[in-house]
Amino acid sequence: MKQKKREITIYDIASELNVSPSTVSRALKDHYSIGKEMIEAVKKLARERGYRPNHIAASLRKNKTNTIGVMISWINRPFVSSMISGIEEEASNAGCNVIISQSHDSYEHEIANARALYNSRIGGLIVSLAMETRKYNHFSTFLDNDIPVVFVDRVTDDLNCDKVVIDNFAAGLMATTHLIEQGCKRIAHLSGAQHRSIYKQRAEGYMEALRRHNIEIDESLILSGGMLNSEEGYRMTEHLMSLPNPPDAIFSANDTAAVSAIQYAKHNGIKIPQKLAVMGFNNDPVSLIIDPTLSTVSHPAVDMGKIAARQVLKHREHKDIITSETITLKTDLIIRESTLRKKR
Amino acid sequence: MKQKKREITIYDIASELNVSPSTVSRALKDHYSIGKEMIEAVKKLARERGYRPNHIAASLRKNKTNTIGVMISWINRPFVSSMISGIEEEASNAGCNVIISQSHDSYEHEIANARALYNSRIGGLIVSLAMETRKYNHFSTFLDNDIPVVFVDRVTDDLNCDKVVIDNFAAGLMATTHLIEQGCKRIAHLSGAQHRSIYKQRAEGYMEALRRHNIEIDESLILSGGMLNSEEGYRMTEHLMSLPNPPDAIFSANDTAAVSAIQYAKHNGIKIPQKLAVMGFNNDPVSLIIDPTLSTVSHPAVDMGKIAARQVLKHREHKDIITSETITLKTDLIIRESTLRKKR
DNA sequence: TATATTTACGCAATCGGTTGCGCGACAGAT
DNA sequence: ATCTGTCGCGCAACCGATTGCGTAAATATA
Repeated sequence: MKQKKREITIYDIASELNVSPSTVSRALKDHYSIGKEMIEAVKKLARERGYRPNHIAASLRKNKTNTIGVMISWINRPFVSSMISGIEEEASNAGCNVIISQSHDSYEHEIANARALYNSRIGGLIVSLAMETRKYNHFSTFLDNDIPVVFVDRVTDDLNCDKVVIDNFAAGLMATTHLIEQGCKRIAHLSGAQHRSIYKQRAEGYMEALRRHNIEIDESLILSGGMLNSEEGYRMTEHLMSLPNPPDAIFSANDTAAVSAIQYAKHNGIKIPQKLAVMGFNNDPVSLIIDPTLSTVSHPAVDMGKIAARQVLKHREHKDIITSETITLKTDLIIRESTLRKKR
Repeated sequence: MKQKKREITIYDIASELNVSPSTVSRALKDHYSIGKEMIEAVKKLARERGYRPNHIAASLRKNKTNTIGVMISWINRPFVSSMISGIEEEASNAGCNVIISQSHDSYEHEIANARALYNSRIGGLIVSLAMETRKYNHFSTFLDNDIPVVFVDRVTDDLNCDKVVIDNFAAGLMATTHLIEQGCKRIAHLSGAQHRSIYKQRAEGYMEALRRHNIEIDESLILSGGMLNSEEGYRMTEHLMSLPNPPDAIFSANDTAAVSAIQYAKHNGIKIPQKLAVMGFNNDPVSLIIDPTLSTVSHPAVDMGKIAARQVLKHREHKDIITSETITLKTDLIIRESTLRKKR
């Protein structure tokens, strides 16, 4: 039952209506210089004949596709996949495609991916930076060619682009303050690469909370620089708890490491939260599954994705806009068993 | 520092070498009718000038892109995002893009997405069916137009396409047999929509295991038909444990529901695995986090994605191949605390 | 009525590769 | 010396939509 019916084009419509292809092209996008009834006639016939616009042809002519590129570290991380889910939903509603590319947190990969995406003539780019990345020249190609770039979550100030973020400083402050209010005196902090601003800011929020409560900042309790994965989380916790004067709380910059901290504690008979309170970040699904349930900071992943997509689409509409805005979303402190020492 | 240098094209190369564009085009892809030294000269100059092939132009001419579409239920599910990770990696190595589209397990969405992807002129399609889907006409458009379609995991036999699967029957048999060997006598089964073959086959494997051990199949212990999400898992477990003669084991067709089963048990003081053994499916990250750790069947998600991508790419190479193969990957039974009643 | 505007549409070039067909040149066969 | 074949490459027509510029007709203005 193969029926390779040739696709119908604006030329077919044009000749059937005895007008020129240009008129059809314009009519289909409600161009101001086309008459009302002509527009109707064209659209009607297009509908009847089952016309499907050929985006490729348009892309070639305009030298720009209606595809949005998304560069992330790993797609199979709860925060990332949720964010992409939001991007996809929003882009899909606007008739745009989404193409994914993983940096695996490697700077080299990120550069290679940027080149590949540029070669694919994407019409916009959403980026959450690789952990390693410190230089950002690989994005200037896009900016120089008026391809909107929007950073999400793992952003940089070195580029003049839109950003969609949360207030990491405030979140770190809030989380740490909560630990202090629960009576913790020696609070450790697990963080990521400090050139990645989200981690630096969370760490600064953490320090600010200590300062406000006149708690001395002990550098030996701040472990940072790695990938903050489960192995590292476990080892860092092991190290901390082997200290002569171990901490009574750990604030981890992500849930993955926080979960490892809890597991280390359980393996070693350390009571949570009495002996060690643990606070995470991201509100990953595991935070609700682990026992004790993990207190954490909720990260509006899906919304961040949606908003980032909207920003890209907005720039595509009005190419004249040069202003680059930073949109900051709200986070929530989610208090669960792993930090709840006092009765409320 | 805006430097919108015009992209260099095969025409630029052609005129610089005083040959025709067709020669350049052919030389760049090692066409047999082009001389050895011409090919070298063209490639050399292309490299020097920084030539980047314009895929859009090629796509327009060939009416087919080098983009692979991926239709899945939800991207933010561990199995799915891992699979996509595999697809992306493999496609990226072959210079192909990957575009994602989520059905949210809805039949309507799946149809709409299929249309959208077709309109995007994708060069190949990888599908993991929505839970709801029972009819498959929306894929015939691709097949009729020689666009390779490969199904992964949630497949159908109604279409003559490549499939990448695991042996769900064997896995169900293996998992249930393990429960029986652990001394379980009344084993319940949580399953999904029975028109989705993966669930049906797991259920059949479950039943076969019972038969082989002369255990009567009790229909009231087989709950199926839903989405198998956490709420359902919790409710189903509640229902089962309220039965006059409750089960002493639950084999869930996914980890999500299995985790809910464990949580219900914990909330209600039901000892795991002594009073209730729980077996999951997928080896999601949570299975290792929950306490007790969840026994499960590992699903080679990343590999399934990679292989599916390779199949699509293979069909793109040799369009003459019509054979449709089914590739079955290995699963492993992962025994953890939630089912380990006997000392080994 | 003549001129200025506006309205509504057509012309034709363009985006960058791809590919069927053809043709000249040169080598080997007869 | 003629014929046949192969090799290496060019011609030109696509693929389908976009868009700057031009223009005829309709309407408004002087």
